[in-house]
Amino acid sequence: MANRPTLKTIADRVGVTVSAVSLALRDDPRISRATRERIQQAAETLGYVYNRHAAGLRRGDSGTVAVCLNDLSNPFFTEFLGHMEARFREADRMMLFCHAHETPSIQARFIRQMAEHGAAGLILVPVAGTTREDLDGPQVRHLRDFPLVLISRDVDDTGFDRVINDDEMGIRLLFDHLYAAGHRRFAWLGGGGDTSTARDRERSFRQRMDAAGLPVTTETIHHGPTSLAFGDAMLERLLALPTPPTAIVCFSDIIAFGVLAACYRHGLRPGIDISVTGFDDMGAAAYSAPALTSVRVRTDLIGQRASELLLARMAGERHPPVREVVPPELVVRNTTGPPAHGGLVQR
Amino acid sequence: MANRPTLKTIADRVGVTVSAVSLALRDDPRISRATRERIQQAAETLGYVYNRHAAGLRRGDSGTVAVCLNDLSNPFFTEFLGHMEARFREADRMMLFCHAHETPSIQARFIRQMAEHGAAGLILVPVAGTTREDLDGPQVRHLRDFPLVLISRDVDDTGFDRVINDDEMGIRLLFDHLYAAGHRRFAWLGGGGDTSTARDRERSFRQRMDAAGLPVTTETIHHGPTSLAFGDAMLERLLALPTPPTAIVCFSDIIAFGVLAACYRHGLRPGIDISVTGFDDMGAAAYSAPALTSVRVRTDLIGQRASELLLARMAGERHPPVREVVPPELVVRNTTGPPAHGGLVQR
DNA sequence: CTACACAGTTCAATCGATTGAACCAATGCG
DNA sequence: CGCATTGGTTCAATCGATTGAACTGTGTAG
Repeated sequence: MANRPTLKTIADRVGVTVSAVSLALRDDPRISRATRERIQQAAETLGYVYNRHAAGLRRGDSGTVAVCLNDLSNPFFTEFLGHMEARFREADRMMLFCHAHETPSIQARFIRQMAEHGAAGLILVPVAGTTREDLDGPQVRHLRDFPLVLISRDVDDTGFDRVINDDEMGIRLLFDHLYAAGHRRFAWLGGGGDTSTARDRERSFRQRMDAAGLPVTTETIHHGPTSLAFGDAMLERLLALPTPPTAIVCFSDIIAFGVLAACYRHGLRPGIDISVTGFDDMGAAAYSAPALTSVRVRTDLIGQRASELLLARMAGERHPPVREVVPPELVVRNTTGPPAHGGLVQR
Repeated sequence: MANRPTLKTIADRVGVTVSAVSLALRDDPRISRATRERIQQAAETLGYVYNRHAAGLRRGDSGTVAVCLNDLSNPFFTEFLGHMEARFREADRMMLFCHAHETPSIQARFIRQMAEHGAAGLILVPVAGTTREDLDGPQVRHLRDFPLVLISRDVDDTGFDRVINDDEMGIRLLFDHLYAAGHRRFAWLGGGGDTSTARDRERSFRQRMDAAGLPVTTETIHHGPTSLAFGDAMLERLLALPTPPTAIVCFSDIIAFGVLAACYRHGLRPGIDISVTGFDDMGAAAYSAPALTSVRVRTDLIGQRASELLLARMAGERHPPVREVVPPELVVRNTTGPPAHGGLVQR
C-alpha cells in the first residue's frame, strides 16, 4: 500500500485532472479516445492499482459477494463453492468466504463482517438450527432488504430466496428402487443435524415406509454425524441386531462410504449380501468399491441458480422471495441389488 | 447500505463529536468510561455497522487476507483451507477466496483484485507452471515486499516464504516400505501437472529405483491428471502389460482410489494380489475398501505454519524468506503387502 | 455576426472513519 | 495564588475515487 500511485499521480503525469483520469480508466465516452489512451497508458506504466476502498466509500458498495458454508470436509459443499465461484468470477465479483463449522456464532460474526465490508450479496448454507430470528433479528438488521440466497438447506418463513434440492423426491427414488428389488427390512442412517435436509429426508423415508406398510421401530432409525466414522460404526451395530436390515439407506454418500468400509472388513459384498445407498452423488461415489448407488443432487444447477438469483437481486430486481426446488436424479450403481437369502420371507 | 447510521449519527444522538465516537468504539482509553459506554450503547441501539471502506481508505489496509487455491475437488486442498480459515478467524481477519482452477489468468486477476481490496497478505498454492516472473514481474509489482506465503508447491527463487511438504521423504517412506515387503516390479502413476510436487515426488521415486538397482522403463512411469478416472484407467493399462507391476505407487490418494475402484472390478484384492499406495492421506484414505496405505501430509501443520508466517509478516516482521519443509508420516493400512506368487522371483 | 449545441474537460463537494494537534477544565503542587 | 499537569474531548485535515454541475472552445445553424 505504501505510496502506490493514485489517480492524482497519473493526472499529474499526463497533465489532466483526476476527474479525467477517473472517467478514462472506466472507459467513459465523455473522455476523448486520444486522452483516454494516454491516460490508460500512463496508468499501465506507473503500475496503478485501483483502490476499492476509496471507490467503495464513495459508491457505497464494494462489488464483493459473501459466501458462507459449513463443512468443507464434505465435497458436496465444495462442489457448490466451485460452481458459484465460477459464476461470480464471470460477473467480476470477488468472493468473501467463510467456513462456519456449524457454529452459529461464526455465522453471525461473518454476517456482520461482510456487512462492514459492504458486500453486495450473501449466499448462505445456514448452520444447523438457524431460525428466522438469526437471519432477520435485531442484531443483524442489516440483512433486511439485503440480497441473500439460502442454498441446500431451508429455513422456514425467512422471506429470502432459497434454492434447495428436492429431498423428498430423492429418498422416494431410492426407497422405491430398493423396494422394487424386494427389500422389506430397512434401516435409516440419519445425519445432517438440525437442518431442513435432515428433517425432509427422514420424513420422506418414514412416509415411504408407512406407505409400504412397513413398521418403523427403534431399530430402523439411527442418528449421528455426517461422517465416515458414523457409517462405519453403525454397520457394526446393525449387524449385531437379531434380524439385521437388508437395505441401509444413508443420509449422505459420506455415511454410506463409512458403511462400505465396514462391509469390506466383514467380508460383506455390498449389492449382493446387503444393499447400501448414499445421497448427494459426489464425485467419489462412482469410484467407491463397489460403486455407490446414490441420488445426484444437482449442485451445479443449484449453485448456478443461486448465483443468478443473487446477481439479479443485487442488480435491483424486486420480486417476492422465491423457493426453487431442484429435482435430483437416481443413479443406480453396484451397492444395491435384491435382498440376499430370504429378505422377503423373513418379513 | 442505504442510509445506515454512521459515526455522525451516533455522535449527534449522544451529544459528542465523531472523534469521540470513533475512539470510544475502539475502546480507546482516552475516552472516559462513562461516555464510552453511552456511545457503545447508542451504537448498539441504532444498529451501527462499521464501514471498512472508510476505515480502510484512511488507514490504507483492510485487514483482509487473500487465499488462492487450485483444486477444490481435491479434499487435500480443502483441508488446508479449513486450517487456515480457522487461524485467520482467530486473528479476526476476513478471507478473500479464489479458486484458480490451475489457470494462470485467474490467478493473475485475483492477485490484482486482492491488491485493489487492500488485502494485507496472500497465501497461494501457485498454479501449475507458475514462475518467478508471474509473481514478481512488472504486471504484479504490487507484490514486491508484500506479505506472501506459498504453500504446498514451491517456486524456485521467488524470495517469498514457503511452507511445503517433504515430498522426497514421503516417497522414500512408501518405496522402502514396499521394497522391504519384497516388491521389485513398480509402477509410478504421476499427476499434479507442472508443479514442484509432481517433480519432487517423481524424482524421489526414480532415485529410489536407481538406488535399488531397478530399471526404470516406459512401462514404469505414467502421467495423467490427478483424478479418480486416471487411476482407474491406468490400472487397466498396467494389467494389460506382459509383466504387470506388483506395486503401484500413486502421486496422490485420489489416483490411488481410482486404482482401487478398478481393482475391485477386476476382482483383484489390493494388499494381497497387488499393492497400491497413495499420497496425502486425506480423511477418506482410512475408509476406502480396503483402507489405503498412504503418506500423511501434515496439512494442519503446514496450514498453521503458513498462517503464522503470514500474520508475522503482516505485523511487520522482517527477515529473509524462509523455506519450511514439513516431514510427512507413513501410514500403513491394508492396500500393501508382500508381492503375490513370485513377485521376487520374476525379477 | 450572434447564438447555440456539443464534445471534452475541470471544479468542487462528497462518502465515513482516523488521528495528531489543539483545546479546556479541573486538579495538584510549590 | 499562579502555574503546570493531565484527563477528556474537539478540531480539522486526510485518505482516493466519484459525479453532477460548471466551464471552455470549436463548429454549425440562423
